[in-house]
Amino acid sequence: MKQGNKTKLRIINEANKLFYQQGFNATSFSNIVDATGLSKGNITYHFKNKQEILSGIVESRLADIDELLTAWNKEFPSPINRLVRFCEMLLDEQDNLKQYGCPMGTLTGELSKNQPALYQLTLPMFKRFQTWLLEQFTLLNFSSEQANENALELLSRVQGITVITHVFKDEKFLNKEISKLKNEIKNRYD
Amino acid sequence: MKQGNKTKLRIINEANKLFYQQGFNATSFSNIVDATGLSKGNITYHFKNKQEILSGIVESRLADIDELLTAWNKEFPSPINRLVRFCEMLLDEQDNLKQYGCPMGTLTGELSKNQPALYQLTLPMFKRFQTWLLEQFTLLNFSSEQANENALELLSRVQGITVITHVFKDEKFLNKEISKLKNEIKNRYD
DNA sequence: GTCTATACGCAGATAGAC
DNA sequence: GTCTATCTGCGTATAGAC
Repeated sequence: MKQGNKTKLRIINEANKLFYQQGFNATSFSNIVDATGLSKGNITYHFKNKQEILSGIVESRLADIDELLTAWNKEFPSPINRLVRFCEMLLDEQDNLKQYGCPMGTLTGELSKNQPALYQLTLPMFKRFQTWLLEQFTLLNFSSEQANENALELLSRVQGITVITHVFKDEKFLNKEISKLKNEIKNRYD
Repeated sequence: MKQGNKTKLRIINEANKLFYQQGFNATSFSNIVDATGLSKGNITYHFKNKQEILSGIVESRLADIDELLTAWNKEFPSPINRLVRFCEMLLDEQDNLKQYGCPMGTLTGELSKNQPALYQLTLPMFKRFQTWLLEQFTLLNFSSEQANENALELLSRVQGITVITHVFKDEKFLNKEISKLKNEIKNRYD
């Protein structure tokens, strides 16, 4: 039972890495076999198919996101500083972003094309950030409509920077744009 | 010979649609067979493999992009109006963007993950827009460095809006953000 | 809970008839 | 230039031994 959960986690972590680094559709069951060192049968025992694995990954990622946002809320009393911290997240991940793009954006984008069920599965990850951003702008006394617009706009800015960083493999651009974006946040909302 | 070219075009067009709507890796040879109504053997006669088809698609798209940009250059003498027209392109394509994302961004992003050769193949599409934007900002008397920064930033903004439109299936967001972006261009650069 | 074995279909590639 | 036929391997799914 305990051992089973450990195996499950191992599968989720390795599959998560592969889905991120290769894409969901480009990752086969046997890629996961190789990465985990487990047998195909064992993986099937824990997850019937790729969709189930994805479901496990999303669950695990949602927990991570919640933990992260809770930590930020504690660490930064000021909503402005929270928004700034949000932007700085991209700097922490710059090597990965350059190579593989946004872990949420590329996954949801891939599945959104023509795998509606899987797309729906991944959407909550985006919603978590959206909701959290909305909360910060609400704390900054924006109307709910305006807070929502600001939240989506900031998400959009960050996604755009990520796409260009990924496509052009350009972390100089990333650093410059994030620094500009942070200033803009301070000037516009503070 | 003439018939052969017509067939080639048909394959390119159908495969282009499929790669866009399903993704490159999720599209199989037989998907293309079904979409074109041609036999597998015939397609193989014209293109050895998927990579060759992709190569043909990129060539065709580059021609389209060049034609589009040349037309804009003729239609709009003012660089500002050209930049505005560039933004409005997203409105023309809003249904597709909502369903499938950016035809360049999603393709290059998918291939950039771990298919470097194919990624390199698609990069020139992005570069065409980047270069053209750079030219417009140069005409607006920005230094080459500043023009380059502005060009990439605008590309980034547009990509971000596209990603959010795609992920949240939200064309209201698209319309609002494009209208804001157009105003920003006029205020900042004019 | 973990493994090996097997079955079946589809993807990609090639040969050759018309 | 277009087609049918065939081949090989990989992907997915399932059964059953340890």
